Parts: sequence; structure tokens; C-alpha cells
Amino acid sequence: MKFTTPRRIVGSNAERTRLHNRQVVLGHVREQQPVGRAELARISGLSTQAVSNIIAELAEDGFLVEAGRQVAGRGLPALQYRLNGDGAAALGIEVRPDAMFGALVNLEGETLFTTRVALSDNSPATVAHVARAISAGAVSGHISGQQLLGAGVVMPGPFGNVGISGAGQSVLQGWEGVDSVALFEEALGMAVIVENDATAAAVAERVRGVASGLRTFCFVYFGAGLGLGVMADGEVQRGAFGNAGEIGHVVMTPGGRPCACGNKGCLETYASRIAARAQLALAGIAVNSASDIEQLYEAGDPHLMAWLDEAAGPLSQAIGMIENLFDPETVILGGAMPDAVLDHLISALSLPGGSVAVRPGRDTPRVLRGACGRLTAALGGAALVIHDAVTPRIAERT
Amino acid sequence: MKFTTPRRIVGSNAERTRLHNRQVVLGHVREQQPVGRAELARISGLSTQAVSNIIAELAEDGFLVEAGRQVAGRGLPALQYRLNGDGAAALGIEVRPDAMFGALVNLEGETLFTTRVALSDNSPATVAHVARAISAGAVSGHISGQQLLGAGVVMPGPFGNVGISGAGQSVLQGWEGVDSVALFEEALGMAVIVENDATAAAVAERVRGVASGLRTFCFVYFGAGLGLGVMADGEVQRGAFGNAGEIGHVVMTPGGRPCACGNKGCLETYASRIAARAQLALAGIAVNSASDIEQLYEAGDPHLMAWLDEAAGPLSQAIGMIENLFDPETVILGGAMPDAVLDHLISALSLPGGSVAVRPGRDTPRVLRGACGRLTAALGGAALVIHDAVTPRIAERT
DNA sequence: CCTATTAATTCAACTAACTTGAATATTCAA
DNA sequence: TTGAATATTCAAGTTAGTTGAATTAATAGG
Repeated sequence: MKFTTPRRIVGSNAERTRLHNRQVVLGHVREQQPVGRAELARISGLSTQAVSNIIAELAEDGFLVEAGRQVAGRGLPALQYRLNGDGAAALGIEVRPDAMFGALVNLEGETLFTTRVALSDNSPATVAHVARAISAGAVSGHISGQQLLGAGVVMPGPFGNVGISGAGQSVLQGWEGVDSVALFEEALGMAVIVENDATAAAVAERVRGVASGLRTFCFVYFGAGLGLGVMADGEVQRGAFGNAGEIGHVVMTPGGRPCACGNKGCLETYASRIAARAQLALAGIAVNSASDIEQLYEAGDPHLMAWLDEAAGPLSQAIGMIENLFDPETVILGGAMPDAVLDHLISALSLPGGSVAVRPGRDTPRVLRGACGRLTAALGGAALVIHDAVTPRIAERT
Repeated sequence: MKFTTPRRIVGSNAERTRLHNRQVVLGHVREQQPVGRAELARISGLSTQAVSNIIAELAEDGFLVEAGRQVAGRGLPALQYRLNGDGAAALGIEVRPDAMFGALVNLEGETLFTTRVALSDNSPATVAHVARAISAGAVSGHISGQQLLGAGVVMPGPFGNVGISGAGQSVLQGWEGVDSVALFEEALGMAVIVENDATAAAVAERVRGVASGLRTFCFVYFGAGLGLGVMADGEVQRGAFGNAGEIGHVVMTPGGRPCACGNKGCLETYASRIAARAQLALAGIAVNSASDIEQLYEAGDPHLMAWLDEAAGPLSQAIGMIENLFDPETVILGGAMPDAVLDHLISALSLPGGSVAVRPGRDTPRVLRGACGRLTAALGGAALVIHDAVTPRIAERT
């Protein structure tokens, strides 16, 4: 499946400079809106004139709209600008083994539309076909004048033929050697970004969630297994082969529970839906979806509670590990788990004291629950596209 | 001590574009040398003319020298260029609790000079004073016409008042609240980069070591404790507060050996010089330096061998963790440990099979020993400066 | 051996996009 | 009411890139 393409560092010229500056301005508007030219010039280090030209262009393209004059002390009141939600949108598509989800998100990160389609099989051909249908439905019914920036497709990792691909339920079959970006670009007829679920979820939280203002944070994603999305200084971390963040198969307890990957004591065997299902199955309770878990939780099922208590230990240890390795501003928990369960889990954590995250004057808690809910990955797909549109990056991929 | 300054994304203009392009060209020359203008134009995506102008400038500034014509088939043979080792140099200074090391490295990564100065105390004033002396010695005796690009100062982390600052021997006292960059810039009168030892070591291996061609790798650094340097897609990873890579205090064995940081089962309590010293002390053997360890190893000391065998387990687990979280091209082991001991440790590893690093057709081993030896951190300080000089980065820090 | 082809480099003209300084508009303070 | 402060626009100037033609030097083929 997908491997990250090596980056070739390329030079810049006037044209690329303009592209960069457009994204810089757009990104600052996103963070500061509503905001005027002079302020943007100060933030971006560009001249007022340059900002002015760029704003004219962005407004022309429908990305920005005027937002009145701001009277602030002496002087000509600044003419403010903000993102134009109706100006552009992005499509997010999440592929799971048994179903696909679609989401349409506008430039401001507002969700315009979501959908779910069950999959009979998850072969590339079927998935591409369903993707096209989701796209068509979204575009015909919920786009009105906005330009579609592209699509973000979210697939469960790991990608490629690696040591933990045998891990079972969460993996797609028949995708070996498929160039998924090309497949979806062909099927959808637009620019496509392919990313794993945890990373997409992280970006979703940054575009419109609890990570709004954060540049460096980690997202622990409950899918079938467990993934980690890492945002470092505003850049998504992918690793050399697109498989960074495979936290589910990190050994937390040497010699612990056997895992499908062959290791013993993997985090995923304690803290994941797979683990919960296994635990509950021993008590004769079948769990197939997040809703099942939600119902059990609301009913106060003792087996689920026991699982939660047990999961909190390895999860706390894992969060300590994340803090010491990535030094993030915060760690976010989210994904296909009911909010109440995540909240319970968070309150049950006992985070290690020996961590670089223990410091005076923290302004975010060490752990937060994600705000994007269970559709977070599909939203994240769209968010990836939005994020890309507002994140300047001169070194190109080739 | 140092905290990373938040990055403000700034716009570009013709001048900044030129700076970027200079670094792009310099970086490609470094990788491909010797190489001609036309080839550089193809790689960099710039026009031949632009490359030509930039090369003229770089040659004028002494960074590049002609390297003859390369006859390759038809056409005018390309006039090749390569880095001019004598054109520029960088100073590396490593601060340890009891001593400081200096290294002078030229643009090609060749070591021109190294030195060691014992410290009576490690207060900021003393350290700054010794740094100045090291700098003066290096400049007066070993610089001949080269320009000095700056200094890289390497200090043991973690920085700031965090949960594991009480961890003991490896930490500098009296540095709370000190702006170390300003301190050293004032003392040395040149641009200064401050970084932790593991990161510096990683950069050293990239500039002139086993990580030459790699863009994404991790370096496990044996200092007093244990650190992790992370290079992701050519960018050094620092974390939100400059403390990323604090691997020594990641819990590998829940409920295991108590650590000075308060946790139990930290990696550092098994695989580090601290751990070795503690283990050998039980047998009545005092170990104070890497040389002591080297002698014991050469003598085949059974206590040391026992320690090595014991350390290999947690270290293997840690490397599996690194692989699954960062998905690097390879993991490098190095630092203040004799090469023979590192080699022994590497051969004693039993790496987990459940890892994204297990894949067919690997072209690097999963684990390598660093090539820069025990001075790796000081060299790394200088390498950081060199690396910075050849790495384009338009978004500036402020 | 000569000539056509190929490829690298330079020359000269052109262009995009930024900066600068002056001009204009609008508000607040005295 | 007037002057200072601030935002924006206007117009000219600058930097550094691109483009296409000219030059140089090598090989391939007749």
C-alpha cells in the first residue's frame, strides 16, 4: 500500500514565494480572525502592501470575506477579514474493514454532511467505487458554489508488508502493492491525501477541536486497535515509511498478554476495543460496535468497568512514554469510543510523575478528550486537506 | 534553562528566497558532490541560470570550490563543484557536569581539533568562561582563513523545571531560568545553537557518520543516562518544550527497579552507564568513566557481562518501541560507551518481531552503531551548525 | 577527418512579487 | 478644530528568478 514518497528539497522562485505567502496569510487569518491587513503584515513579516495584494487575491478566489471595520483607538479603523466558510470545502473519506464514512467540511472546519456506507467487501475496486458514490452524493447535495479543494482518505495502518500486518481484524486485504493515492485520485477526480486514522484524527482536533491553538501534541486513537497521531511543530509526523505512531504494538508489559503480532504485552492487548471485546467475550458478552460499549457503560456493566480499570494502568504508562518521547503540549484521547467511556478512562489514569510533562504552570491538562466524536477520522480526512491548504511548505514532495 | 521558542510562520520575499535557494544548492552539493550546475538545476527545480548565480556567490564566499570538468558522453563537460572544507568551520562545545569538550569541524564534517577541560564547578559563569577559552584556543590554533559559522552547545537535558529534573548526577545545577543561548552568544560572540546531547549526536551521524544518506532515524545516546535523538524527514525533533527524546525515564517494566525520578522500571535503570555503575558497585567495582568500562570489557569482567546481558532485554524492547512510534530507517546506538561494548550490546539484542521495522527488502540493518565515537556530542554541536547552514527552512523562529 | 548533434554554460532581456516612501482616509485627543 | 496616530493605497524601485538565444566543447557517424 502507500509508502511515503521521499522529499526532494527544491528551490523557490517568485511564483512559489507567492504560494507560500498566500498560505502564510491564510493560516494567520485562520488563527486570528477577524484580522486586518496591517496586523497580518506585522505577524507575517511581510509588507502591508504585499499582504494587501495577497488578500485581494484570496478574496477574489473566495477564501476570505470582509468582516467590517474594527475601531480600536486612533487611526483609520482596520478593515477586517475572516475565512469564508462558503468559499471552499474538502471531502473526507474513512475506510474501515466493514464500512466507509464520508464527511464534507468547509474551510472553517464546519461539518456540512456525513454519511456511512456498509461494505460487502473491502477490495480496492469496491472501495474506490463506494468512494466515488460518497463523493458524488456529497457534491451534488451539499456543495453550493464552494470549490472542492480535494479529498483526504483515511485508512487503517500500518501500510506495507511489515511485521505486524498479520495482526488481524483491522487490516484491509488485497491492498498489497496498490498505489492508493493514484487509485483514489483516479476514482474521485481530485487531489487526494491518504493518511492513517490516528493522524487524521489529530489534524481534525487541530482544525476544529481541542487542539485548536496547539502546534505540538499527540492523539491516542481508539480504532479497532490503537494508533498514535503526532503533530510536531505544526507538521504531521509520518515516519520513513508512513507507519509512525503504531503504538498499539509497543510492549508495555514484557512477557504479558500474547498479541496477534507475535509480541507479548502489547498496549493493544490491554487498552483497545479489541481488548475490551476479548475481555467481555470471556463473560459471554458480545460487543461489535462503539454503541454496544456505550450501552454497557450506561448500564454500569461490571465486566466493562473491570476492563476499564485494568486498561488504565498500561494506558497511563503509555501516556508517560508519549510525553517523554515527544514532549507534547498535551495528549488527546479519542476515536471510536463513547465519550463517556473516554472520560471514565481519563479519570481512572494515574499518570507517572517521572515525566517531562510534569512542570509548574502548565496551561493545558496532560490529557484531554477529543472533541470531534466518533466520526473524527472521516472529519480528519477533510481536515487534512484544509490543513494542507493553510500550511506553507516550500520543500515539495515528488 | 532553554525552552524552545514558538515558531512564527513568516512570509518570504526575494531576499529570503535567495537564502533558501543558497541552502538548497549547498545541501545538494553536499549530497551529490562533485556536481555541476545543470545537474543541480535538475535536482533543485531551479533554472540553470539561477543555480549559476548562486554557485558564483557560494564560491565567492568560499563555501564551494571547482572540482574539474566531468566528461560524460556528448556535450560540453560539466564544470563540477564540491564543498570547500577550508571555507568554513563550526565550533562544538559539550557541557557535562564535570567537564567540557570542544570540537572544531569544517564544512565537510572533518574534525580539525578537539579538547577537554575539567570543570571545578558547573555554574553558568564558569561554563561560559571555559567556553570562551575553548573557543579562543580553537580559533587561534586551528582556523586558517575559514569563517566560523557559529557554535553548537550541547547540554544534558531535560531543560526546565520538569518532573525528572531531580534525577541526579546528570543535571546541571544553578541553571534554572538562565537563557543559555544568550549566555553563550554573549560569551562567544557568535551565533549559538543549544541542543541536548542525543540530538547533537544524531546530527553528527548525519553530517559525517552512519546516517549520511538518511532523512529519518533515531539515535539512542548513552550519556550518564540515556537520551533519544530524533531526526524526522531531515528535521530535528525537539518537542514543545525542548524535551523530546527523554527515553531514559520511559517505563519499560511496570513495577521494576526504582528510579531517581520516582518511576519504577525506567529504561535508564537497566540500560545506561548509571545502571552499569550501580550493578558493578554491588560487586565492589568502581566505575567512573567510559575507559573504566572499556578495561573491564577487555578483561571480560563477568559482572559487566552480566549487566550487558540484562540490559539487552529492556533495550530491545525500547528499540521496538522506537520503531513502532517513529518508523525510522534505522536506530543508531552510540555515545559515551566503548565501541566494543556497544557492538556487544547490539549483538545481544533480541528485537521484537511485532514491529513496523520488520519488512522485506530492508536496506539498512534495524540497529547500527554510531561512527562518531565518544566525542559524538561535541562533534554534534558543530554538526548542528553545519546542518543548519545547509538546511533550508523558510519559517523562521522569533 | 569533418560535420552534425548533444549538452553545459553564459548572455541579455523579461517578469513576478516584494519593499519603500509618499499620499490619502479616518479616528481620537487636546 | 487641529494635530497625532493608524490603516490603506498608489507609484516607483529592487531583487532574484525565468526564458530563449548564443557560445563552447565534447561525441557519433559518415
